[in-house]
Amino acid sequence: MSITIKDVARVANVAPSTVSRVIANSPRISDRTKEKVREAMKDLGYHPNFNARSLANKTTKTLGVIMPNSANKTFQNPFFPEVIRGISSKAHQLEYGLYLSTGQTEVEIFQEVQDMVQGRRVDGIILLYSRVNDKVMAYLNEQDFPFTVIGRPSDETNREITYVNNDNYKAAKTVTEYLLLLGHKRIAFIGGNLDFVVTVDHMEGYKTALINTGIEPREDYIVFHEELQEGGQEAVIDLMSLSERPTAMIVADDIMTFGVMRMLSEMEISVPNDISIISFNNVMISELSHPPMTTVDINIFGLGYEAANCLIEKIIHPEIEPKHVIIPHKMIKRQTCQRVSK
Amino acid sequence: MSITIKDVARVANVAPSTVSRVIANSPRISDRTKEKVREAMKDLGYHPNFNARSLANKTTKTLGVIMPNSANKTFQNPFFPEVIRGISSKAHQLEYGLYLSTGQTEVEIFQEVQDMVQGRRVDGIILLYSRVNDKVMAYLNEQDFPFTVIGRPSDETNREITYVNNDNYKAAKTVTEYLLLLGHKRIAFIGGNLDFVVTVDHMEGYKTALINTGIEPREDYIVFHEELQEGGQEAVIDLMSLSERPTAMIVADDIMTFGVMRMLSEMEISVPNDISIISFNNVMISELSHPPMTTVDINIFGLGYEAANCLIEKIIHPEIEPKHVIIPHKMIKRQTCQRVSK
DNA sequence: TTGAAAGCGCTAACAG
DNA sequence: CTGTTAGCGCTTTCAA
Repeated sequence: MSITIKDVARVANVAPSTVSRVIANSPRISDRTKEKVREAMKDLGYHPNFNARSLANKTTKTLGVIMPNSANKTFQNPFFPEVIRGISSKAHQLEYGLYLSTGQTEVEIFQEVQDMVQGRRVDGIILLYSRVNDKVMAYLNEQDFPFTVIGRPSDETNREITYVNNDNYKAAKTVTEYLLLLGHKRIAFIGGNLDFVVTVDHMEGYKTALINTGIEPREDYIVFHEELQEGGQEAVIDLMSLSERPTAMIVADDIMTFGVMRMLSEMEISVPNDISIISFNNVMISELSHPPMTTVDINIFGLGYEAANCLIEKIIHPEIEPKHVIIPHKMIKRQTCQRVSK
Repeated sequence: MSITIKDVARVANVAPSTVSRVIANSPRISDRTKEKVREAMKDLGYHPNFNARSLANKTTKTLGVIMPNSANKTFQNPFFPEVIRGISSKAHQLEYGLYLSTGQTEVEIFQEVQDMVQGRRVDGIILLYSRVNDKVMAYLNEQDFPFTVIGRPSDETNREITYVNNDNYKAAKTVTEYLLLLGHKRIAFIGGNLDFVVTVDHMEGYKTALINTGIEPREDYIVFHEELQEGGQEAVIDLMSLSERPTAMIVADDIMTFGVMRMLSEMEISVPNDISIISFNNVMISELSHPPMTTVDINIFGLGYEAANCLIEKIIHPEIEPKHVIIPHKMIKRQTCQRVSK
């Protein structure tokens, strides 16, 4: 079989425990011995057995990453590679590995999380989504297992949970105000799945901005859709069938905006001449739409990076207070918004 | 600490080994005992410790997934979530977990792979890319460690390696022929990074189709670019600066096509009236471009699914012959190609 | 500064 | 059909 610590010990003429100490770079080992052992390790091409290590010191140096149910197309959103890139970046720095959930349904995912936690397969968990009343989150919380969520817990009272989020309420509010300042009065809102906290936050921000300006939010201007591209297209049909068409739309997600714009183009409604659009995320391709879209950059990479950072901190110092990190967003003006014509 | 197999054994009044056998659902245990043990497990909320298990039976039930260097933006390509979805799907079925590489550079990744392999962190590895003369692939091969690659090894002599691929040569050839049949004579080729085998295959197919029709491939019609969106844009500048502009382009990747079309639109060159475009992959958003793009569906999900399938097969039966699976592709005609006007 | 020995939680002969 | 025992490869007291 492969080379073990004993082989190294034999070659270096020391005890296995000494080798172990050299691996951990213990200060209580003489430099001469360290040299000798390291040479033996190199000569033999030794790599520590990961499972033995984890078993002995009860730590895996790996982070569990839980995706939302990958069954539907939401998953193809470039959002995911980008958060993962952020997470990877920090994890790699601190020498943590990444273990991915594979479940397709909520039940499967819950089962997986349980196994990860109880089976000590990971040291901590990052939730890539925040759903209203999420079972997984509740479970992790009650188990007192280190975890962070990207987004935020739905019930605000729960300050115990560490999360990394954008100020989605504020972002949506600003965006609405911007449209208002451009003279738009009939602004529609196309949200994602209402089970996700981000959707709720967006909507609140949108409504508040309207109300502050004395405009009563109209229910028929507010639609939600699960599916990214089909959703965007359906939303457009609904909205454009209204007798009083909106002159501007706020869309939950850039990818959805692609769907929206596609449908608008089929209806020969011109953006931004006939209707203005602004959305969220600023994924890579957002600037490649036709016309390039105005959107809110939420720093996806940063969300992932900070989530990993907070989680590892929590793993190392379980006693520290839960943190709530807000990643700044930034409006990126491109060419889908215009002063209302009339 | 947590509940161990011993606790279960005590409660169920059996030996730990019996519990172990129940977990493995050994046929040599009486149904009555199984019931008893399972009840005890449920009562105690027992979950097997993953590392102990792996250590004892030398198998981790996890697959390593190696991404190309995630440093650059290539990574935001929706291709990745989609292959991973495919891999996940099969892996989850067969109760395998996924362990992700986090390295940003080739050196880091190579280091990681070594650790995974020698540290017995995973049972097998899936390479998400196939680079010409790849060190990782060579290493895995010489270590005789189970792995599959998505794409194919660059040197065709090496039939030892299991891979899952599309017939990229054929696809590119067909696509070129299609353009030829539409009357195009000046067809450009915008490829990806020439280090990737897929790029070479595409180019060969393209050239062959031209030559078969008696058209000599022109070097100035063939360009390569690393970066997805910038690359697409630069390519267009180069090509459109030529005195004899091409009337059609074959683009390596849908996302790149977004960049291409963006630039074309800025130059007020109309697709497909002035120029036809056809590309590869058919990611989710491909149908949302303006106009919707004609592209080759390569069944990304299928690539991932089959790769996981082959890998697990190889893990379970190391002696079986290496396999070479070709996932069928399919041209999806949308609105970026048109009979040449004149 | 180093070695001996026990143990992490599980599996796998080998007995019976 | 089930129990006993000896590891898997590492870390970590405890002694020296």
